[in-house]
Amino acid sequence: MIVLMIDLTHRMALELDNVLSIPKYGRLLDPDGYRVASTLKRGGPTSQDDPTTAPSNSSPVRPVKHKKYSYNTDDEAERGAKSNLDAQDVIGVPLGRDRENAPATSTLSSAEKDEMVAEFVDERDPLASAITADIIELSDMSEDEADEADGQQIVTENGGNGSDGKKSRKQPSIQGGALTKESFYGDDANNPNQYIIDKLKEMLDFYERTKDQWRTIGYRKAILAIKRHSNPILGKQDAIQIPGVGTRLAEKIEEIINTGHLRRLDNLGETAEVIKLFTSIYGVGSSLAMKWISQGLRTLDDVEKHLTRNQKIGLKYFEELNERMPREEVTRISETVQTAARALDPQLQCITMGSYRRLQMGAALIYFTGSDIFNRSMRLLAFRMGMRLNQRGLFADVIYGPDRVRLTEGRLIAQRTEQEIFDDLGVPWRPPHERHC
DNA sequence: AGGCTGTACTG
DNA sequence: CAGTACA
DNA sequence: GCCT
Repeated sequence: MIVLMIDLTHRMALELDNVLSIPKYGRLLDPDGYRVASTLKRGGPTSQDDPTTAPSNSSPVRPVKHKKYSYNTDDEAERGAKSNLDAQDVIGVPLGRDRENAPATSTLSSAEKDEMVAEFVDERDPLASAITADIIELSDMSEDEADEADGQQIVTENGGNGSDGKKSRKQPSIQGGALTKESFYGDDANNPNQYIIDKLKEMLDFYERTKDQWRTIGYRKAILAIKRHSNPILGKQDAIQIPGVGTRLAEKIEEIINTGHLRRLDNLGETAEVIKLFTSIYGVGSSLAMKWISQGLRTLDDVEKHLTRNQKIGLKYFEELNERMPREEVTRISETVQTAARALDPQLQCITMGSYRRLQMGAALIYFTGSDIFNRSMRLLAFRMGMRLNQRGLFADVIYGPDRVRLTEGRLIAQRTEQEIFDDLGVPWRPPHERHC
């Protein structure tokens, strides 16, 4: 069975604007598809499209806003690690397995493909049309299984969250506690330490913005631990008892208890805002952001001339790339892609996130379902067990050298289903909605 | 003192 | 090779 | 940031 997996994200706008589908992503969009690229570069939004190519009943194309170069003052509660996940309603994963051996997928010439691709990309907002695809072969899955998987019920996003209150205190079985059931729940409103959590969250937010990954981890773990802690924290001594809370945080917690405030937060202000601003340009990370700040740059206008090509694109679509893609829009586009893809090869199984998620391809499924924290926990666990987990599978008997250098690929032991991967890691399977952190 | 995920692309 | 991104 |  051949599967076309469609990856459709805002992020991909960069790759398209960049003329080609990057090697990692598939070959449906041939690198020679320059028409696509030139359309993007020249035209921006294609609202003035030739009406004959535009789908008759398509929803209005979102206008590409003009860059405003202003601070984006997010609601604190709205931002954070989860936003990306939710925003990308339809995604596919480029699986590299057997890429070289994958059979030809179409009898069409690449020129014909180009034309089709250009056509369906052309008729849409370039951002929304950001599409990549990859073709893989699922040699170990029969068509029956695929059909069955496809018909499987979908796990609803909001199902199962209502019973937080009477969660069973199952004993944590995973080291570090990152994967315990308790990690995923918090009483929020009813937590006696909520005001402490709020302050620490502000700190976390700062470190996330400044991309201080280690402090981010530290704070995140501590906050999770405090959330799970159901008794009021009365002082430093209480705090430091909690695993994940060390002396530094305990002192901060005491300050919060005593004064209701954390002075440290007052000093953080502007730098964090600027770093957040800079790093919200796709392609700009903490390193560059801090460098710019040390050079006295403060606004997007300041940095404009320092950008690489990709970063310029990131800036050009600054607003769009930091915006959620409406689900409706995703649906619309993925339908268009599938139509085009089926025209290339009627045999092709086209999978976007919705049905893709229901496929029994455990490793990729885990990867794309996330959360990122959950993935990291799982991978770390695998590492500690002498294994390796990635989006392609779970590998055993991996030999690591000094400095964690991996010396061998290992032996593929689980790939097809989430269940077998969880089993091999000794982690109880949990539904996607319990994999946030 | 040094780890805290694994992989791939960019420049 | 460091930086960035993705889950 | 915390943990080993």
